[in-house]
Amino acid sequence: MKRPTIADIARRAGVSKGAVSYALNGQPGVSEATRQRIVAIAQEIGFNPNSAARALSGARARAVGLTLCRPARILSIEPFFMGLISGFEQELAARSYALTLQVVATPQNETEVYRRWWGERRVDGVFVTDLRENDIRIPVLNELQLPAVVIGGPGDTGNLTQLWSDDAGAITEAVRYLMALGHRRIARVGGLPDLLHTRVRTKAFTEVCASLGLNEAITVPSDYTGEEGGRATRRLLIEAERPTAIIYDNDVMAVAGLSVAQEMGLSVPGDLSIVAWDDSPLCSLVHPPLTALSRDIAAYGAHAARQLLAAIAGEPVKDEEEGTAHLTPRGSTAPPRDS
Amino acid sequence: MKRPTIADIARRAGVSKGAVSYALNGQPGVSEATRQRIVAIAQEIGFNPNSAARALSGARARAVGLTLCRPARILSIEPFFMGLISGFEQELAARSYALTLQVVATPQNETEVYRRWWGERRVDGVFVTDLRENDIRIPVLNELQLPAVVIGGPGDTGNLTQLWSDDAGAITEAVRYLMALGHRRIARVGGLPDLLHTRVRTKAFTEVCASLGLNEAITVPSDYTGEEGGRATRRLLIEAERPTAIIYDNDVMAVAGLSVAQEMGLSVPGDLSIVAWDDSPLCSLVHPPLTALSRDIAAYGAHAARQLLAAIAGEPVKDEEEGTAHLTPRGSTAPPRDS
DNA sequence: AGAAATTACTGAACCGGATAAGTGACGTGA
DNA sequence: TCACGTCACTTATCCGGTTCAGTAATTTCT
Repeated sequence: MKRPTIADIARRAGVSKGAVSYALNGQPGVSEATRQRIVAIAQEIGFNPNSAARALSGARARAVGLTLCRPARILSIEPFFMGLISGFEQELAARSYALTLQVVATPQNETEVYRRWWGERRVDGVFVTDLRENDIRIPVLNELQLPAVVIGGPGDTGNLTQLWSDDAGAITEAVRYLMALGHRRIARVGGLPDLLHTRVRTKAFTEVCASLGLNEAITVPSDYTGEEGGRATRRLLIEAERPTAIIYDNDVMAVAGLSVAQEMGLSVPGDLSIVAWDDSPLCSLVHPPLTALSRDIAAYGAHAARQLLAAIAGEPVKDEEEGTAHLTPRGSTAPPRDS
Repeated sequence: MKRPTIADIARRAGVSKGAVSYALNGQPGVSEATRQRIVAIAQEIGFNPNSAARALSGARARAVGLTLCRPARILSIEPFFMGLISGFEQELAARSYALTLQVVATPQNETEVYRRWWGERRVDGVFVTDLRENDIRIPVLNELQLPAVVIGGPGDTGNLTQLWSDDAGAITEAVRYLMALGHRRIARVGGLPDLLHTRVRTKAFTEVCASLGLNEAITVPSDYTGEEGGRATRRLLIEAERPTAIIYDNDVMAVAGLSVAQEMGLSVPGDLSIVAWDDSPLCSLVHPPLTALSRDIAAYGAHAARQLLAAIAGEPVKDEEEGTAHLTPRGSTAPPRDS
């Protein structure tokens, strides 16, 4: 089947290609009557502008890119990314921007993908997640002058727009809540230690615990997987002075931690309170349902998409902080039994 | 920063644009010496062909599309799609095809996206998931002659290539296993009843139970969400003659079912055995870990991607069946206590 | 040795839009 | 009434590749 082009419309309307282009793009240069006639014909024959032709002349691909740098094993179960993608789509679909996805193995590969996308003019901008210290992707994006929104800072990103959430505020709320319940030995199972937002959380956790007079505030590093989260939990629970509450950096590790506690014969929340970071349906799924630091990840993604589209349009875009996650108490937190 | 084009290479190599194109695409028409010189220059200046220009002349966009028609709530937690996407990428990345993603609300919207993509020449082909009876997407794709691989049949898809997994074989194995353990009242919590593969499973479940002499083989329809899965479980467990084993159509509902059983004071697997369909890390995460019908979803996706790329290349592609899922026994299945 | 075939290119057209520059008709002000 | 400006278009060029037709030089065949 032949795709209709503006030449087809031009022929049927008895005008030139140029007139059709002006009419469909809302440019001046055609009368209102002609414009309506052309638009009607375009509608009728189901015209969609060829994105390649448009990209070639107009220099806009009308697509943005996202690289995912996590093993398939984690991606499949980690609800965060799909939530983020859903949020992106809300904004992108409305302006008929496409989202191009690429799963890669290493940050080094990510830079190669950025270079290729840029050379191919395949995307107008990219989302960058999992910001690290001295992230090698940042200088590449700055060099290419590829518009980008960096999610997961704040950090040093040169000209690139940033969006982050107030992780320090969230963890402070969680620790205060656990203290109010009577907990004194609070531990944390952290995400990948390289990631900047993990560092922010670790620093904030240590500081708030110190300021509240909690002697030990142990963070066990982990990698967001269930296996590692479970192992970290086991290590914490076999200590002589085991914690009475654990905060996990994501929901998957929290669920794994719950399972380890049950396996060791500890009751949750009686012997151990659990707080999960990010409140996916997973948290309400298990028994007991998990107290969680909730934030609207889709809204977070939508916010990032608005920033990226603005950056692509050449508008000035400020770095922003998304609101603080709030604590959603459920059955996994209670006063410690011995208090 | 200026992107290098073939004209730049041509100038530096002292040849014409055409020669560069032949050289870089492995076409005959240039000597081996010239080809190597041109390739070296392209490497040196970091040349990537502009995908828009290529698509415009060559009529290949070097991108394929996937539409996801599930609410964000489900997408975020359902590991199936991310597994599938990871599998797609293995094949696509190797041939530097891009994957374009679009989240939509209804199958009707999906057809609109297909039409737009086709008109825009944005993708060379699409993956279709969640095949339904009299699926409205099929005639549209056939009309547009857009290459496609349909995942989740088998069904009536005209010229479109299909890939499905042997769900009947898998469920037969699960039922036989539960019977061998001594279970006689086996129920099933199904996925969305509209989907063709759900029907295949329901039919096979009913038939195998009948052939093995199990009086009742109830399937409670559900929608893949944890909430609905939990509700369906509760409904089954308050019956006077409650089942001693339940098979769930996905892992999320199985986890929710486990949680409902625990909440009702039933022990798993003592009072209730649970089998999950699709073995994501979720299944090993909970306590007890869930017996599951395992299949390699990434391999399934990779297989589909190979089929789609072949279809795009114009090669004849046969409908195929991916191997049968196999049972991975874990802690959630055991002989029923009263037998 | 001369005709034919092959090799290694060049030049130009083409894909389908966007857009700058050009054109004729019409209205307007001095 | 004539120069000028504006409107509503048309024409032509460009974007960066692919590809076909053409050509000169070299090789092959009889």
